[in-house]
Amino acid sequence: MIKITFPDGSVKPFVPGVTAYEIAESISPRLAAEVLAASVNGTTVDLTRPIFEDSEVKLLKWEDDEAKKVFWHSSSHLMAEALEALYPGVKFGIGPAIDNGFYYDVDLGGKTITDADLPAVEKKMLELARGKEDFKRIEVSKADAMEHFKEKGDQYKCELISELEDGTITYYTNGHFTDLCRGPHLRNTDAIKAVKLTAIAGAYWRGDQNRQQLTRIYGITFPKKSLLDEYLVLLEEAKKRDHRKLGKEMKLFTFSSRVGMGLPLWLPRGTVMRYQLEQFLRRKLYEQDYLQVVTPHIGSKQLYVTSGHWAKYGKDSFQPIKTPQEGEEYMLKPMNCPHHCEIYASEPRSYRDLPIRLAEFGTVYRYEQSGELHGLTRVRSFTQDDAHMYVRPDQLKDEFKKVIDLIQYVFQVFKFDKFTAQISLRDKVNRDKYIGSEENWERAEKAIIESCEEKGLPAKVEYGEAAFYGPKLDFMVKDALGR
RNA sequence: GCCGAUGUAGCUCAGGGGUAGAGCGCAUCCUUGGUAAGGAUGAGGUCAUGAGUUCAAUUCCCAUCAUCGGCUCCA
Repeated sequence: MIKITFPDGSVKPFVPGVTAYEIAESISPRLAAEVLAASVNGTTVDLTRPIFEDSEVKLLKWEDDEAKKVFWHSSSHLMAEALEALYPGVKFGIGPAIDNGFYYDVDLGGKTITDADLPAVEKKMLELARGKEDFKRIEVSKADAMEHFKEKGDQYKCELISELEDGTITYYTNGHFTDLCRGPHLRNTDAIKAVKLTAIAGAYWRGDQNRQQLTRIYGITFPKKSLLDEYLVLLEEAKKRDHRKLGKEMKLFTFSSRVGMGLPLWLPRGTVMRYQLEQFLRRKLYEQDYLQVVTPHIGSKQLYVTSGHWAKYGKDSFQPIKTPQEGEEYMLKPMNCPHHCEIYASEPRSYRDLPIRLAEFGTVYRYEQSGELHGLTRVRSFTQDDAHMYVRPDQLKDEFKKVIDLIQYVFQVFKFDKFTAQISLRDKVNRDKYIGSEENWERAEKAIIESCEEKGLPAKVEYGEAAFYGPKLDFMVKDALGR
């Protein structure tokens, strides 16, 4: 017998090879009906995976996030099965679970699918779900897997297989659909009771814009119809708080195609609000010994060549402005940094004067790609509540921690309580895209990591997310629509 | 920039080859002592822009512009 330990600490004996589903059945039929997946020694697994050793087992139900992930991942396989039935010859990229549902990237071979086609897919999914198809896990050799998908003509799966280790490759089959997949999955499609396919979008294969663009179909599913209805109501409620809708209704800001896309026009009421915000922040900055400065909206191109921004972003910026003077070029200011550095450099400074904190509500102009503009959250002209601090190495960490305090203060005032922090460091391998000395990078990265630790700020480390000139601590908040 | 969709009254939207409609809002008047009241009348639209097909285009085709959902990008 093996010992199974449950989350409440209780221990029960089971025969070796018992499955989590059988464990659930032994507790109660109702639990067996509700359980979706299991966590065995901290790893989420299929309910049907046999357990051979003493283990800690948690039976996962809809309420558990891990179970939702399994549920939605299985739903993406169900959608794939439906798509294969409705669109023979369709090829598949990847189809993961996401925070709210799932998607699958598909290649319909020149055919297009539109919103109008989605109800038919939903219907097919429900029909297949009602067919009570078991999800079956099959271990397969790399050669066999490659053979299978080559025959199917699915170059996407072949590419994925080529990068996998032989001996670790598994298929999951539901009904007539077999997919390369690590799992885990639901026991049976039967658990999926409500389906809503929410959107169609283009998505580059492997996130690379130089590669094939696939059709991404988004959806969400639930174990009960009522949960879907609740979710749809929630979506409607969120739409009411969309800042674009509020901005229009409250007459805060507008856009005009005659002015240009992504260039917000602040209306009188919005301007009052904006000035209130600025006043609030200016007071706080004054308290914290920041010195306010004002710099022009344009700067000589040479300034950005010196800063390195021209080499990195020049091609994708508003292009230099010419003057009547031959060879003279100015840029619309894309960032305030070089201007503030020039202010710092305008007189000799002593280490005794540090830290010096320069702050500005600096309006900048960036040529964002047309397709990525979005309300006020992504625009071509925006005002940064910006600051640059000039500090001694021994002051670095303290200063950094003060900035964290300031940001947290502002978040707290505005009730941004669901933010996440991310420590953005250099790419581990490719160091060519960064400027500056190794020692300075090390020192800066260390200061950020330690600051977060000492502040007790939970922050996820992401490599390759640093700016070209330095590491960052990024704070991210979600809008009403969860973006 | 890429994939897909959309663009009709101030707002939300319906319609459809023969130069347009609803609800809300707005204006005027009437009714009504109570916070989203009722009634009558009315104003308001080169149906995004430009070319094309047609006897005729707001409707069909194409292009452009803008917006929306994603992707990519994000100093």
